[in-house]
Amino acid sequence: MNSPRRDPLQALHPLDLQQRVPFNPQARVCMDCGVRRFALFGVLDAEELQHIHYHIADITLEPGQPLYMASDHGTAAYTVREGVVRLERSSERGERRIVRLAGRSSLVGLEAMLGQTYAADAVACTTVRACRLPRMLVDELAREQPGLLRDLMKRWQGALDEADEWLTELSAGSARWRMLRLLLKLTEYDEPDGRIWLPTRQEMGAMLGMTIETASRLVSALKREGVIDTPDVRHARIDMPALLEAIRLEAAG
Amino acid sequence: MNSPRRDPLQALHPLDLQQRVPFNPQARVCMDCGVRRFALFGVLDAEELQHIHYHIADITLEPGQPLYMASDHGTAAYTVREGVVRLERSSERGERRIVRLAGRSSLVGLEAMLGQTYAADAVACTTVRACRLPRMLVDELAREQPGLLRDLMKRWQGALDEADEWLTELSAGSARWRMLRLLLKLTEYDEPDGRIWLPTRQEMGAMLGMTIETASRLVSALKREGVIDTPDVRHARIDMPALLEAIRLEAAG
DNA sequence: CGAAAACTTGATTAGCATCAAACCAGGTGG
DNA sequence: CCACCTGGTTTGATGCTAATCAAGTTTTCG
Repeated sequence: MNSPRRDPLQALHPLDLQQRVPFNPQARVCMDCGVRRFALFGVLDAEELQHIHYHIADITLEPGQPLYMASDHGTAAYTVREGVVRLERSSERGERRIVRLAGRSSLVGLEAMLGQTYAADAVACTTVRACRLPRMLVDELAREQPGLLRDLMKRWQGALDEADEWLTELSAGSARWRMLRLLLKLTEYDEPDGRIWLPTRQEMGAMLGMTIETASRLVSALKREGVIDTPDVRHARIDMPALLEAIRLEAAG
Repeated sequence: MNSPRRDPLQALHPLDLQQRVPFNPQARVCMDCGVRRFALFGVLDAEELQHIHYHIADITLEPGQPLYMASDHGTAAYTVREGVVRLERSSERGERRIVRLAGRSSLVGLEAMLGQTYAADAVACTTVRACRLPRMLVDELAREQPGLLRDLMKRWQGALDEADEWLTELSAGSARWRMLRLLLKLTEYDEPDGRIWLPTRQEMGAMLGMTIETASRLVSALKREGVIDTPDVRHARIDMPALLEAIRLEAAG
């Protein structure tokens, strides 16, 4: 069900050699995409990708720029190819709360596939590269390849699991516990060199339901304890055994 | 797309009169179900209901009895027909946290449709009546009637919205704010006579991330203030204007 | 370089947890 | 029928955690 073997060193693109289908520039771009295997179109093979008749915009965002806003009438979902996106809502108290993060190969804005408005604001935390998948495109591909629907449902369930985890591990317990769990979660979005993105104190506060002062104190303490090290202000290196031990202690204490 | 007109006073059942299809006892039960219109099979018409070849068990649970456990290998989803079910997980600290409630016409255990284990324990809070929908049945009906898949996806999105709301309104802010928001949420599960189910202090604590003592103090205070009245220990009557006013004040203060 | 933004640190306070004890309703069995 | 027990609830006294208020310090950027 997955893509045919590929050889990046080959001079001619395998699509042209192995398949007698008209050349489709969008399909080639998707075939070459580093996250395709883990992204929504991972279930589609080269032939099926040829059927893409819509433009898939490649979007780049700088930190703080929105991918979409909750009020928008959604017409597309987005696959995150690089960087971290935060999904945030404002509570009726007027506070902003980050309810989830999305990293490499995550699909956000699924609700647009149902013709609904977005359920949250999606804002870039780091430099973000994303693909815009118009609803019409997904509908069309889903008709031809029902496996895509199953994948979509799995992603919904994945988002739900994520939300439940935030409720149980990131929204309850002592401030220190929540911070430790956040650092553990951030390792899921680590970069090739092993460093992780370190959110602003504001963002940490919005994720963990604490003030920026408390977040700052906790980060400082963990630096002193050697659990994390911050080569630069927006990145950290984690001493994983120390982090796990700290979590274990916090759960016991 | 929806069900044909029905007249409950008619002596002969409309299925027999209007449709030349073999009689199917399960289909008749479903046609007569009070929540069908709002439940998963609301998108199916009488004819399509005839295609049900699986037994849909009718389940009754007393408070505290589990519908399923998180470790179970899920083979069915459940439509709640009456009562309130809580979805709860235990955190790695060993605490139990209620992450969502499901009432009349909610569908729980959707993840079983993907062949996964359940993501949480589902436990009856009140006397609960539910229908067990085997995965095979849903798969089969979805093949014949793709509209069902869309409905399923809407329910996933609905659960996600619910989870996000719990994160923003029920897991952050002062203890009083969270309690007031919980009471507001509980009005969604109100009974015909306008009373609402009042959870145990334990349950309130597990939903709002507070101790049973704090929950008890808050409930007592709200009774003194006249925001709620408790005709019996497991039910409350809410003075809605007073509740909304209290919420407004708490958001401002 | 200077201003703004983000972060850190300290002192004080408010809110909630904890510990402890009484209270109450509903069953059970003598 | 009442004494008794049990599990849930309420209330009080005390202490700790994290919010708040208030300066500083560092970083960023025009």
